[in-house]
Amino acid sequence: MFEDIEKKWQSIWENKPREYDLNRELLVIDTPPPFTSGTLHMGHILSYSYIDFIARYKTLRGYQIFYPQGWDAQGFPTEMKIESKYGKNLSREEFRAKCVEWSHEMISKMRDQMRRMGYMIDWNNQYITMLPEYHEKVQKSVIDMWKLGDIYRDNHPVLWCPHCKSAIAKAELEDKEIDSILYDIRFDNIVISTTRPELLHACVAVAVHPDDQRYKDMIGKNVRIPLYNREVPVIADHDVIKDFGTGAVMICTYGDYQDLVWQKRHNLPVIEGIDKEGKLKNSKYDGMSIDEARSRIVADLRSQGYIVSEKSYRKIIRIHDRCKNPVELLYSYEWFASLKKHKDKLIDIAKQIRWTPSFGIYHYIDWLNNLDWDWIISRDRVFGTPIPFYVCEKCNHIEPADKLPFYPEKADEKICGKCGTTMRPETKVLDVWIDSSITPLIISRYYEDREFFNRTFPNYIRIQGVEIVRTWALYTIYRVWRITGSVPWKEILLNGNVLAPDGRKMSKSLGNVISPDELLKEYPVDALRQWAAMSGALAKDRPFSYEDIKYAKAFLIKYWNASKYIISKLQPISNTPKLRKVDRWILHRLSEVIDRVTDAMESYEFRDAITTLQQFYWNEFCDFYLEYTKWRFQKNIDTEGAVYTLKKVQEEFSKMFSVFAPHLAYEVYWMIFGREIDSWPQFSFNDEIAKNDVERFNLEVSKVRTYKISNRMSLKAELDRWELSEQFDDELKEELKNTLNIKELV
RNA sequence: GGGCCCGUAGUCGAGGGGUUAAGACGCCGCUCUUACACAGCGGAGAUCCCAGGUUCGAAUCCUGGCGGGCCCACCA
Repeated sequence: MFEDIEKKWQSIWENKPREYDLNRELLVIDTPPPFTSGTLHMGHILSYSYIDFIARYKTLRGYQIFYPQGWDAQGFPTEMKIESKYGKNLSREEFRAKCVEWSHEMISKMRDQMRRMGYMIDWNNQYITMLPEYHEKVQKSVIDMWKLGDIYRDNHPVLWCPHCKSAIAKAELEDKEIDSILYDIRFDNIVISTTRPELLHACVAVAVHPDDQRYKDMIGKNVRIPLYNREVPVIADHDVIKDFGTGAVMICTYGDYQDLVWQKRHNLPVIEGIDKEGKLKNSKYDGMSIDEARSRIVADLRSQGYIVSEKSYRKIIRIHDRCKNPVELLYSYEWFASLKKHKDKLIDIAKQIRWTPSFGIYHYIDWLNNLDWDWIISRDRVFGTPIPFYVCEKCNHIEPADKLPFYPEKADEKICGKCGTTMRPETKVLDVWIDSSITPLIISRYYEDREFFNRTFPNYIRIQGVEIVRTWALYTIYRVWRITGSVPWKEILLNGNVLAPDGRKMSKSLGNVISPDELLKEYPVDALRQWAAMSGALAKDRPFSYEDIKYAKAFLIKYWNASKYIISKLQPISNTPKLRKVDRWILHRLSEVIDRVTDAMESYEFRDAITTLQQFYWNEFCDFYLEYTKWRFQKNIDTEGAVYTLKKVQEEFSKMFSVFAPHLAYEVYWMIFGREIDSWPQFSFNDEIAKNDVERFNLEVSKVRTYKISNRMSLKAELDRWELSEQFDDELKEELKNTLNIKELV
């Protein structure tokens, strides 16, 4: 039953023509373009459902919504897939073509999943980051920023896997605990501790803690590196752990991430100690592998008496998640975007945006305040947007590409305007966050249609996960602000993550992954959507709850059955039906519920909205009101008021419920009213007296029910006499007698 | 170590300075009552993490613990 209804309405929604009236306000939703993995996970369902709730709510409120969908296609995981499928021997162009082909397949799978969720996405307005038209806009945006002085090239360490001979991202790191040896090595009159003696030749300083009495007098002096007889300064830094080893550390470029921090902080020189093959360079041991060099240098130090002590030591190192080999930090030329110098301004800009929940902005501010250096925007990959510049190898001059989209393998020749040398087209590609950090400009057509842009920018809202505030939100605010001088959107809404029912992260290795496709075998789409609404506060993680989705499904069945009852009682009525007190009570409550749900929707409190709706409908409307109408139809007394009220509640409730459960709500509404839902409730009804009296009365009804149950009577069994615990008017007394089959009230 | 979030019945969770602290799941009874047994009705079950403080009054606000989560950093 559910499946037929779902398919019917999805096809109706999809085939609806989308036309936009640019003379009216157009609310633009900047939705996350998912990475094209081929499958949506529960986090996607949560986020996209939130987006759809907003889109449907605003549409019913009479707004025009512009709700496109994008796809974040480029990236390392796709490259790995293609590499494992076709090997490493494809040309750049062939390789990229395979990636594109594969991504298109994944997109079509994911699009089907989204359609199945009933999302009212405008499928005529999609963007895909891997397409040439998208590349062109990204490249334009980067050149725009270069013209503003925000793009530059500089030497910078990158994470490098010597085994795979590739730069890798932080996200590809894994930790591994290994047995290592902590060596204490004498440098003149100071003894340093290190696990990486092979990097001795790349030592640029020795650091101690500023409060460490042992070394107080050494700070500012020079010490001599054993074997190399080169002098380096002793410096003070708070990050040095006094209690670790000897409390003195050699800073090498680069043994680990901390070295990098120190090198930057103290402006130390850089000595490249290891090459891209994982072999030593600039040393007495050049050409040796790291492990070989380590044992040789230790032997040499030992024989010359420089090693003071050796202790075995468990150490955590970074390894590449694919090949499990240790990762090194290597120095290389990279491209940067100037983020740091705009820090204060970026904080000001972010404060102009309404953040929901409000604490979300702290993730942003905190990250900006802790930035160590600018945003590295270059990657040594193939499946990415090429960096649209030429580089002069001779004088380091940079010039932007003239023809876009720019691809280095097809690039025209260019002569350096400074020194006349032939320039090299850059072969690195851009960080994928560069692609996705201009989505507001893409969907508002900044580079193609300024009129459309002016009408749709800033966008109404961005919805995204809280865990990528420091990347996606920050980079978007930064880039869009630099290019347009404005905030990208008026609001940003943050959702949390979906954990496994056991409260842990969902992961394949833990075997606790719940997939939307599996759930949809057992639960209707509208139940899954309700789950999303029920699943808790914004920007907080919450375990997936089978209780919630079970309840959601039961609620749909309840709604369906109540609708059947209502439909069976429909009959033509006059314009002025006589309303009994119970009618006025439920209409008053309906009016209150509309107010509360409206408020909840305005503040994106979806949980409050859906639970208010569910509790009102089930616990008040079905459990009490519906029962009060039955005797009236049987005895044909005041049926018009009952029909009017049943229809009214069903009408307004269905409108609100359709935001969360559109398929069933539209079907029910259609069955009763013969048309589609097209507005948010306007209904208002006030009768405090009826409300107070009937709520009191409902308690009396419960008492009678309790009495019957505890006396093992059926609820419809006749009761000769019932002693009222309070006074009620004649109309309510009649209600009680008839609803619970009581002969006499005293 | 830094930032943020959170600690409410067996479980999940609303709420949030003032009558009996929602609701769901689970549990225990009773009922196939013509919308619904994927139901109805009823019941049991909470020192609202701990300790101070503010207050006439705190589960709710403040401070400090303890515990959990997320993100970030991390011992050379």
